[in-house]
Amino acid sequence: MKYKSYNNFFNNFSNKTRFNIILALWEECLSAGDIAKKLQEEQSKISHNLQKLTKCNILNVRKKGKQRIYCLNKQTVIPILELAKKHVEKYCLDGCKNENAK
Amino acid sequence: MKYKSYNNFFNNFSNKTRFNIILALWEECLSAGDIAKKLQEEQSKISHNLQKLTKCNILNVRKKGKQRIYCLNKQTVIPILELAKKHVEKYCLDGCKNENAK
DNA sequence: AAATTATATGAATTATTATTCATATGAAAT
DNA sequence: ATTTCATATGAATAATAATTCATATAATTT
Repeated sequence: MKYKSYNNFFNNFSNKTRFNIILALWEECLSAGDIAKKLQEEQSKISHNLQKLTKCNILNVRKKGKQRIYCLNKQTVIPILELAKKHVEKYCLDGCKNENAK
Repeated sequence: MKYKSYNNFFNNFSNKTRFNIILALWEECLSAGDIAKKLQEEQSKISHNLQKLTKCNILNVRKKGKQRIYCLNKQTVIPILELAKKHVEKYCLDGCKNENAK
């Protein structure tokens, strides 16, 4: 089992920015610029993060004039997030926070 | 949707050490020391990582004398890794690597 | 109760990852 | 062919996370 692929894969869900990009694309495909606008984030920040998501095929892209339209790979993403939701709602009501609570 | 719980949850799978701990517990529950031995890692490194996994209920613990026995929450972990496997095998034959390949 | 064993904890250090900023590219419009 | 607009890229910096090392705790044995 090559852990690295898995680590990279999961890494896309364990980051606030990328997680928000995923949510932003839940209902519709959007251009890079529109994602940045929707999330009120800086364009190059979004761009760098879009690269990672796309490298891993969490998103796919197509060109449209000078824009790039990003879509969610729902086939993968929806079931994964459903399982996570089930776990989180059952076990992580406290946020499963890792800042040691004492 | 509180992203933080999700981020913490997925973070346990996006890290080499924690991912290896999960695999080490696939077949059997093990004490902290045995995990460290099996992975040939330093005890406190394992201990810190066990905390995170346990906080998130990816693992659960019970005491046994002076040992602590850690078990995998298979109900959550197996289906998640199955989905990841399906994705990774389909899309990440190259490792979905994020070091920009050029 | 002292010594031993297993594990946890905290703070300091190191390593990894994310963001920013300046600039480059590439497609369209003038 | 120059300008404009959308996006990407790279290198520097900043932020976050992981590891280490020294020490603490807690159960067990002597």
